[in-house]
Amino acid sequence: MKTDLPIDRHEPVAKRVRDLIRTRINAGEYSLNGRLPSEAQLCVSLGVSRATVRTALEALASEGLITRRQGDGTYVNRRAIGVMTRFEANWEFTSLIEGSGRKALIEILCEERRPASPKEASLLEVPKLEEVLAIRRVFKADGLPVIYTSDVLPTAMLTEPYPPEALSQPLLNFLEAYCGQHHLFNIADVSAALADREVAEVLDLPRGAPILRLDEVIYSSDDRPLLCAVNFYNEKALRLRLVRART
Amino acid sequence: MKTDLPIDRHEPVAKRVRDLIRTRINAGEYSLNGRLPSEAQLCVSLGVSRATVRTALEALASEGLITRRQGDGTYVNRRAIGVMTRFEANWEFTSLIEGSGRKALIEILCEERRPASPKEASLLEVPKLEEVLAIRRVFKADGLPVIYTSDVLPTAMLTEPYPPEALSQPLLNFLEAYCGQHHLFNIADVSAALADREVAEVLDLPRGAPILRLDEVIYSSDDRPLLCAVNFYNEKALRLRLVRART
DNA sequence: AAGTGGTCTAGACCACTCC
DNA sequence: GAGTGGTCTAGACCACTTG
Repeated sequence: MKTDLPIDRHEPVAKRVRDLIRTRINAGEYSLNGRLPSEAQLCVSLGVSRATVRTALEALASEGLITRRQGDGTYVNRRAIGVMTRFEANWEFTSLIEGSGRKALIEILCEERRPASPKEASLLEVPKLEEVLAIRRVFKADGLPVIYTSDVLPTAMLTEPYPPEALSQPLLNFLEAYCGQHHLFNIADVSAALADREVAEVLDLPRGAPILRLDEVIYSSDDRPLLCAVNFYNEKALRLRLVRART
Repeated sequence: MKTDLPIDRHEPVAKRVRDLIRTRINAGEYSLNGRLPSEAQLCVSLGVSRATVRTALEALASEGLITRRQGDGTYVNRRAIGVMTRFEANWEFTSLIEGSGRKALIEILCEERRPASPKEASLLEVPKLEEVLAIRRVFKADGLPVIYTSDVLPTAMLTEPYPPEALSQPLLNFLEAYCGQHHLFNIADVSAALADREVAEVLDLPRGAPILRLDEVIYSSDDRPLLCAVNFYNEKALRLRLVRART
């Protein structure tokens, strides 16, 4: 009945409760009957209010990791353990890959400065022919190529020079570190495409194979486009599995 | 400064507040500068507590419809109006279609009882060759075929006879009405495929065209599989556009 | 300094499921 | 009836942005 809550790191209590419960679930702590302690019990054992406990449980339920039944109790959703991938929660391909239990590696294929194409200028809301930084990369999982990405951002957004290895990290980190920009939301179009020569070669697929394509634009907190990207998933190597919990 | 809240229909106050604000946003009520009243102002004008207002605003923020900035205010995300489609919130193809401003129609292609295939039996967790009801349908938007669906559920789950027109509605309604089952969550695999003869014909596509494929299993609140389905999207006619809000 | 959203508490009542 | 999760309130303090 002691608190078990990690020491204060200026992190909201509800998040620490959420992470603690998630850790316990993944450790199989409730695997006997899949039932979690009641909210009241968690309040007492963790020393927090019920609202805080509920905030944590709501987050886990919206991830699909637990299900709650009024009048009954809260249960682990065993089908969502491990294989779970929630689109809304996955901004980083590296975490997507490592969530499937493999080692993620980013390889840079090409990095160039050039004028924006008409479509890119329109998506980024910059003047035609504005100079952009274009980066093509491939994400590997345990050495296997799984995602091909092509990212474009205006060079005017760069606030300071960056070292070459800066591009070997997720670009959201790059945006914060070298552009001073915080992302807030993005809009993504999901579609099916056929692998062209370059994509097929990089992802080690037959040319013309069907492939998942994701076109996305990332926006800052003050609603300006930061970056546009086209991504191709090699679904043979990386399943895009989503859990939808009823709202 | 009067309440404006719709009359009580046994619906949670927070949901009514959420819907009211959503209606106001869509009506362009805050389109001058895109700024919503502060939480405190909403509390007073709607006559509810701040926690209730925040529950409503949190839901809208997770839809991507509004953005909130600490120390500043709450703003409409104009990029998410109208075109928005949130995967987690879209269980019904009909609402997906009508959300794009078109008229949805369901057409039944085939309805049969037959033994389950090995894969179906495994997904539905029933004995091999168990009898299932298989339904193939096409969803049309303003008359254009946009989604091809193939649904399979064990006939043992049917609790009462159903009229033929029952299949012309979303199957989640069917599950409630004729199987007495409530769905709780589903797991979906997104992939790219090539249109085979039947799919191409039904969706009016060239054979071999790339097409989005969604394999899903729907589970009940007590964690049993209710239904498995394979769906094909004609993305030329129905864009799958998603908004991701940072959590 | 004032106002905003972010977090947390304590307490209440309700609807529902189980025994 | 006892216990569970679902909802709502009132109040407090904090971090942050803006003037």
